[in-house]
Amino acid sequence: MSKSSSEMLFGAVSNAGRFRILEKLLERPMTVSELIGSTKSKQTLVSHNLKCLLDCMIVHQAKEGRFRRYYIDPGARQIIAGMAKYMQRYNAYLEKCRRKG
Amino acid sequence: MSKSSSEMLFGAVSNAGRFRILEKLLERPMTVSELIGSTKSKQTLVSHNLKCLLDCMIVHQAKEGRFRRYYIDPGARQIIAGMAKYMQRYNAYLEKCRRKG
DNA sequence: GAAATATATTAAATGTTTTACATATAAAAG
DNA sequence: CTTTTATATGTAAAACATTTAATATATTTC
Repeated sequence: MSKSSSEMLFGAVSNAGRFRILEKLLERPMTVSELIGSTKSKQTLVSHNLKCLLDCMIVHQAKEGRFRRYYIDPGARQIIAGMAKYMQRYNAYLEKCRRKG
Repeated sequence: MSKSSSEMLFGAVSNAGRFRILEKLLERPMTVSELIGSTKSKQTLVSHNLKCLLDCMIVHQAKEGRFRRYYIDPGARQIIAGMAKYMQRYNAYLEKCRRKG
């Protein structure tokens, strides 16, 4: 059976590389090269990850000469920003629990 | 390497069965039996899925005799509710795009 | 138009998740 | 104390995702 929308959306976001891309794109739209630099991953992997985010329409692209600039879907921006914000608290919470054991 | 917090959280939520469990638990705390009934999945699968949600601390459990009642972590509730709400719009959006082709 | 740059695509290798089945445990009822 | 009910756990096969290397395409520059 084909994937449900929650599987598509959260499946896309559940990969650390893609999540880092989204965090960057929350700041501003970026080209692939900029994302390669700022996430320190290989070109091919960034392209694959962007394809996945495009396919589930979390991001879109705009051609600019030989570059392609990616930006977050306006409708998705709020929830992605909410996730990114929650992750900071959650991360701190997990760390605290790990220290306790 | 061990998983980042975004991988834990969104990995947990990216499974359709677990997402359905969370939607149910947003309404009210429920026992495993209630969740089996309301999500129409097998006991063993519901237990495995609850274990996953417990491990990443999205839900907690309370013993009640031979039952166990599960509830959403108070700190996680808001973001989970936001996700569930966004999914409705997103789902409609995906459907529209699919109809267009 | 050849070389350089930016990005995408395909295919294969590797790694992870999901689900099911079998079985275990714990509380309650008989 | 045996049976029933509620839930959990170990394990393994199948399904799926991730990453890489190799190669392709498109745009710009020389």
